[in-house]
Amino acid sequence: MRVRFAPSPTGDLHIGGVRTAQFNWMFARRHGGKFILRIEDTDQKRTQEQSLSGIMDGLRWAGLHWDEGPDIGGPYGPYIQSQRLAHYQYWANWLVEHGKAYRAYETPEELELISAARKANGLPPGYDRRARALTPADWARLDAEGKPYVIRLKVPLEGETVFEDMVRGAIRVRNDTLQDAVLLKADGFPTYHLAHLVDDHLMEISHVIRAEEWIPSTPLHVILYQAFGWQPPQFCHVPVILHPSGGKISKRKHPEASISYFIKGGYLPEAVTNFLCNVGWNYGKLDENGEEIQVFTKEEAAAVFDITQVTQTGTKFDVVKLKWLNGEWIRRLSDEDLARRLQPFFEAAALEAPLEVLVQVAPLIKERIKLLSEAVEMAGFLFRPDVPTPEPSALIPKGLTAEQTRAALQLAHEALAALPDFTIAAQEAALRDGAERLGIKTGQFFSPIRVAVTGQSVSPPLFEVMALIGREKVLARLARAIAVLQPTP
RNA sequence: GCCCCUAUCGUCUAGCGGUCUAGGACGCGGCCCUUUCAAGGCUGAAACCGGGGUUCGAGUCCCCGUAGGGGCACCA
Repeated sequence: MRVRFAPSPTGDLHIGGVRTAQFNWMFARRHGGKFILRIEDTDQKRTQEQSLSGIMDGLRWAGLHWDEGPDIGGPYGPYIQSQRLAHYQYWANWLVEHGKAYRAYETPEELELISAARKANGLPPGYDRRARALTPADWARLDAEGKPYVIRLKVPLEGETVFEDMVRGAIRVRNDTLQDAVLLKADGFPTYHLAHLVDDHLMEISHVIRAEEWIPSTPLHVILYQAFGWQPPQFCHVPVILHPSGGKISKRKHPEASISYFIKGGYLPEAVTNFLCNVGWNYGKLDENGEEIQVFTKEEAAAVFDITQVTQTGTKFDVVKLKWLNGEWIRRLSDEDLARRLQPFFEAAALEAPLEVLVQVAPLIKERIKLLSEAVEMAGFLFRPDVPTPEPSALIPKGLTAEQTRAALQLAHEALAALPDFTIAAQEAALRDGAERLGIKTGQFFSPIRVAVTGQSVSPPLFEVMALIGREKVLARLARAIAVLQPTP
């Protein structure tokens, strides 16, 4: 079995594209087939130069590796459509010669007028197939005038076209609702309809797994296959991904439509692919409590992937659930692995965070962050030379006066300074004892210490943090906080 | 406007004629744990779009509404 993902290099990789690619990838894995990457750059106006590498980087980030593609080649290459123009031109002309397609000489402006006129007369908009009446003699004359032409498919005027979709069953449409679609444009480039179909045939694609938006043009493709006398592939149309507000998620309006949003945002590829498995499909394995397993790899999913079980409804993209899943995956990472993935985010924040320190920080923040990027906010102070001098209001906990807080900090300073070893256990023993002697709750005692030492009211566990910072800095910061709370005479 | 697809908790979904007083997850509420924040444990509220059929029996099949989505380019 051979499947392909065939994006257009018109910008960032779309999250819906990732899901489509992933379903293709899983299908290939499940059936021991090949997953092919093909680039559909037949629109000269929209093609962007760097988009190709961006798409490949995105797929690699997601771990969706292809067996044949533009960079690695393969037996059916080339895998970039702009390098395959001769094929499309040959087959377009073949259709004309066999009476399955025809030349049409209308300009885009003329087409617009035709469409508008039809609309005005209560007819469906589109082309009225007038060029079907042209003879080869007419073509010669118009060619002599230097008029450019397109090649259009001769769609049957009557009857209906039916195809079997593996996720939706039979889909049928009346042929008179179809257009004589353009196959070859005036610039000699093919349209999607021609190019993808010729390539799918030549590349021996067995299953076309693509987004739902292609359903309306699939009958056209079936007619094209019939015109060629080729065996059509199996069609599998997967639901589109919707924005929570409804409607297709688009790169233009929604930043989260691009995969780079997730890469930069601190999402793990494991979480993103895991999440994508459950939008439009369901892993469905149960754990020992009879609950569905939520956290699984795409390899595990591929082992049981069944394209016929793909959902038929458009699905909203719930970033909140993705975040939860991302947290789950972060917690499953080893300290070393997490440290390595965290480093670029500290770098991006202009903080020098050595790996050997990050390895120690990792277990402290692992269950406190949902995104890698949140680590900077949570633990960035560990890598800054100093923290801001706290405000008195931030220092004083609920239930204590300024004077009580000052006394508490004083006691903390003394207790910590007196410790023979600045270990976590020693700190904890001393400080718990301190709270008892002060007659206040540990929470009330630790709060001002936390603010003084970390500059934050929320932080990783206090003793671990203080051990990392070191006694000297901790005492200095405590002293400074005590000074802040000194009553003004 | 025309064509196509779809319809279970707020969201993602399980269900493929009886085992459904409809299951799970996220989110939300409560309780517990607790040095903050989390994480974790227990627990609660929350859905079969409406109407007709078919059938002994319908969330599950059919039809009609309605709603949502997609498509109608010399873009993919």
